[in-house]
Amino acid sequence: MARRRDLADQQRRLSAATWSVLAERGLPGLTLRAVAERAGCTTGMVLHTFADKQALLVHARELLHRRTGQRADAAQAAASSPLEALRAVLFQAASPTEEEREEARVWVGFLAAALADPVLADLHRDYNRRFVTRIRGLVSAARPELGPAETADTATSLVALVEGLNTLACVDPETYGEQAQRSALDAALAALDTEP
Amino acid sequence: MARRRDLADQQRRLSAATWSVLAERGLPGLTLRAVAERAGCTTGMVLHTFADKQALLVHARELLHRRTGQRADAAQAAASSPLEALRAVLFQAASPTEEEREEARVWVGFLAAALADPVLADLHRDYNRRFVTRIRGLVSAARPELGPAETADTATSLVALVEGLNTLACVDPETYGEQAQRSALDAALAALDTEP
DNA sequence: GCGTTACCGTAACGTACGCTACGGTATGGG
DNA sequence: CCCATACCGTAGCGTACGTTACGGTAACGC
Repeated sequence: MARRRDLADQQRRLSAATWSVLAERGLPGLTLRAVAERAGCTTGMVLHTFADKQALLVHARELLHRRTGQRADAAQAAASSPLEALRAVLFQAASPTEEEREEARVWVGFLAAALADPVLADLHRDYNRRFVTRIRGLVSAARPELGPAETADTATSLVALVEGLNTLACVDPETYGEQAQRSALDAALAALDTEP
Repeated sequence: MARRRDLADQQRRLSAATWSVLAERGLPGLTLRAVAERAGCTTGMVLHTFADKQALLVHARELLHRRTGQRADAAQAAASSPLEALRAVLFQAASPTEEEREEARVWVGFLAAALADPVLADLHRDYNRRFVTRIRGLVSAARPELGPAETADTATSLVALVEGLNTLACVDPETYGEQAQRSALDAALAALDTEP
């Protein structure tokens, strides 16, 4: 035998470097060389940790999902009522501030990549459906009197609104800033009260 | 003197070829060689018509804007009332069917490219604001009793919802199909009636 | 009809990419 | 203490990209 490496730690460091590059240079700027430079190693080490570039992409996509999931968990846990939990999770997902907008840009990058890469498309679809499921649960908790169909429709609508805000804020944060996002979300949630 | 070319026609043909490639292979597959092959010429001719690749991209972006604008015009003109015009323009922009989804994928590609290219970012922002302005006018026509601030907020919210539906339908048309889009849009427009 | 000139196809250059083969090196077990 | 082996840096291969230089070619003015 010889020296054993901490493979999980390397994967973590490399996917963090991947994400850093992705946020800074966008998906076209994401090269093995750029990742290696950011991680302080060589492309040889990168390709010894991940089989190929796609494996690196998949791992980075999972990392993004974990980050957004953790942020959503935190927002949900800090809320004082089901409705506030729904509002907090949705608002945070719309990327109102610059910090979250970096994540949003990475998300957009992976979205565009998914259009040409079936593996990334499957992941993206899967993660998005989990988010819809989460929102459906929160809608159900906030408005238990709604029927299942109405709950599901409300959840997909709210997710669409939030992802739209997310997307538009990436390229026009002036028009879709924090205030615009909040008022859009408040209006949608107010309709939840009055509609039925 | 020597032979004169029809530069405008060449630009039209080339940007159509560009768009065709863009829809089929995505933005990473958009190369000068692919465009030339699709247009039935060589890369030399492409770069004699457009100064460089970015000029080609800008022209293709303008073409996409014209197409979506024309489709919106048609939907608006065919409607029988202001509210129906608003509904029709929004619904068509959400890319409910496969034909429109091709345009939506190109749109997503340009969105992602805008994150790394300031020129494309300016164009994207500008075109998007024109769409918001159009929707604001339609909201105002459908609900003239609303104040300017409420009209503006409603328009940005509706645009965000539609772009979210658009984006999500690209990667998960099963969840965000025609029915889901219609019910999401109808709910948002119904809130327009009951809210004030 | 002929020369001039605009036009565009050909070919190649420089660069950067993903990926791989190979050799040095450090670290574990005996 | 030393050898075997897992690890990874080095260097380079093949490819594809954007871009450019150059020469052939076809059309217009005279």
